Amino acid sequence: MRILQLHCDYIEFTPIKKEIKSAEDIELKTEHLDEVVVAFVAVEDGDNADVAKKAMGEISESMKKVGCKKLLLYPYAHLSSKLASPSAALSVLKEMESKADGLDVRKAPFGWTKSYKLQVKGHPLAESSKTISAGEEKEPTSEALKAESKIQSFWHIMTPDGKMHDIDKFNFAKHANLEVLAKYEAAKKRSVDEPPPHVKLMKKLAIADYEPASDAGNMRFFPNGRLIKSLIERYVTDKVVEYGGFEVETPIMYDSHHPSMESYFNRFPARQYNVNSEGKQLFLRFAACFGQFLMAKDFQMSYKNLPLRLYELTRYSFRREQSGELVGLRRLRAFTMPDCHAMCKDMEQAKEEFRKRFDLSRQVIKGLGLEESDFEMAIRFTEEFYNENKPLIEELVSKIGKPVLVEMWKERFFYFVLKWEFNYVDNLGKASALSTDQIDVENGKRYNIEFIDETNKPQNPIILHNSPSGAVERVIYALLEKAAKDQREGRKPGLPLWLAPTQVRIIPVKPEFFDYCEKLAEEISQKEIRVDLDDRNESVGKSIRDAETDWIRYIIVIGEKEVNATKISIRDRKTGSVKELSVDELVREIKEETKDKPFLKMNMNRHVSKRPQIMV
RNA sequence: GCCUCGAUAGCUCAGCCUGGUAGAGCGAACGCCUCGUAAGCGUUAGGCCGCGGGAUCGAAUCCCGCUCGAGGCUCCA
Repeated sequence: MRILQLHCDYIEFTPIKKEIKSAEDIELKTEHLDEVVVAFVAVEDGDNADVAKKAMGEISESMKKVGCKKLLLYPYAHLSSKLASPSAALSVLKEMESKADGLDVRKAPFGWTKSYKLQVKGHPLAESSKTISAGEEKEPTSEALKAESKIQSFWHIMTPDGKMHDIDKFNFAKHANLEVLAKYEAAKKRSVDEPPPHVKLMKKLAIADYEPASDAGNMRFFPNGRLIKSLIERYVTDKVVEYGGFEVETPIMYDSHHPSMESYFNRFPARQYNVNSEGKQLFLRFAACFGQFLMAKDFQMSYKNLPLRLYELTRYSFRREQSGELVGLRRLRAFTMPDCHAMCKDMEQAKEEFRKRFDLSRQVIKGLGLEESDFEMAIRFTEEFYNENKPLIEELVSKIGKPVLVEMWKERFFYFVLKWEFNYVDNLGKASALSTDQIDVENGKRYNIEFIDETNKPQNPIILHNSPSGAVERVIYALLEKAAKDQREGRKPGLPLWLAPTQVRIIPVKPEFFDYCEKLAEEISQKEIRVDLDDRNESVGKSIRDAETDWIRYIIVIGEKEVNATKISIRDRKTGSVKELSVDELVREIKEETKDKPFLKMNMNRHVSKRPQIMV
């Protein structure tokens, strides 16, 4: 459908003669309308009642802006070259007439040659044209997203002693990052104006890169990146299982019109990817919540089974963030999210569980190589929850041992009453959430998850939503930003040893030592250490330089001396010096530093000469 | 949609203002060197200078249009 819309001082039109047989029967008289919006409408092939409704929606919206309530629908074939049949066009026009809620609407006769004159107003909104077609509906935007900007929040700082401070009066002198977080959050400023340093590093280290053939925010991971991701995924999963989580797997797409989905959708501020298939409108999951809730609904549960912890590592969750927000690995449209829910029988149990998960998250973040000085905590709650549960909140803040950003809501808007998260503050002063946990008092009921309590009555559980690490990609982002900061401040940048794609590199002085090196590499590799061999015909200096720029922690140079002795020369990147150790001593040192961490085999050819260069 | 910036070798970029045979470094192939803790040496290959048009004897370079990318703004004629 094509519409030319004019805001007029007046219009006057007179039917002259029938243009087509099916023209409407009308009285032949001149009509005059003042202060009117005239919509010249061409109904096109394929237009239907939906299009009519959408068109009226847009017309009435723009009429509101110009403050006019009188509308004339004027059939006007000349706007299009693919017109609908006259009968179809007439019914669509009548449909439009009937959908004009709150407007004084008229329709000029259909199928007649008419003479007309009109006078168009001279303001900027007086003229506009619209093209409306079936199928391309306005994107569904969740109610939560629309309302998020309207929520009234009260911001404070809570110190470890449990005292609340006014954010304007708090002395941030010793808490620069917290200040950044506080300003960042309270101002809701999230645009990025220069690429953050980790973008260069993720390319240089052949971890990840943009994939132009995909959608923005969907990255590709090279062998190094895939290895690092796998290790982090393994580590977080092991920790959650240790804590008592059961790993499950759920679908990545869901029916938008499933009743539980529709209402949850409106409680979560996110934009979706939509997929149409055989008439179903599906969306790609933005979290693992629904999958686990729908699963738990089908469990028969007693209070004795609670807390029940379900865990999934979603590869991927999808959020269609605004394109301007996407940068490197910080904010993506497709990301890997460890997501653990605990169903609890009552608030007492929920609080107890919440404490456990707080400790779990702190342990996981530390294990991943981030110190408590690397992140700032924010805690958010409703006023009511705070008044009833001060000791819990104060306990969490005191465990962190430094001031924490507080957001308090007068009333509950989201599905949770309490939420905390650890935020990494990067080199450009941008804050991003890593670990988080929430107490959800709404979705047990929404998803009809039930357990039978001590008195044999069905109840809905309270649900905790925890990601002990945050998105895996974001963990890599934080590690790289931390490394960039080290570099900027004159320290050697590096990754934790257990995440290094190569942990040990062997460099022969001359090709005649290749055999010895091969044996040595095999021996070290047998001990579950990622070792490779620079068998290129390059100078020793060049090989060492390359190993250094690849952030390889241990470099072994093999020459005459080593072949004939038990100790080998090992360059430790951390200290920059060379030391003499036996192979066993080296192995022990590496094992000590990587203990309690998962191991995966090298994800590249052991021989450096056999590897492709990843030039990005 | 609008604004700004960009697009030249696998990568990073120079050349463009002031038109005249396409440049460097890194990387790659080949060869020499056989090397002791951050870049050894040489040779060679590799380009529709994003796409289309215009003015010019002649365009990577000037003009117009388009496409794609990054960032910003915006729902506006």
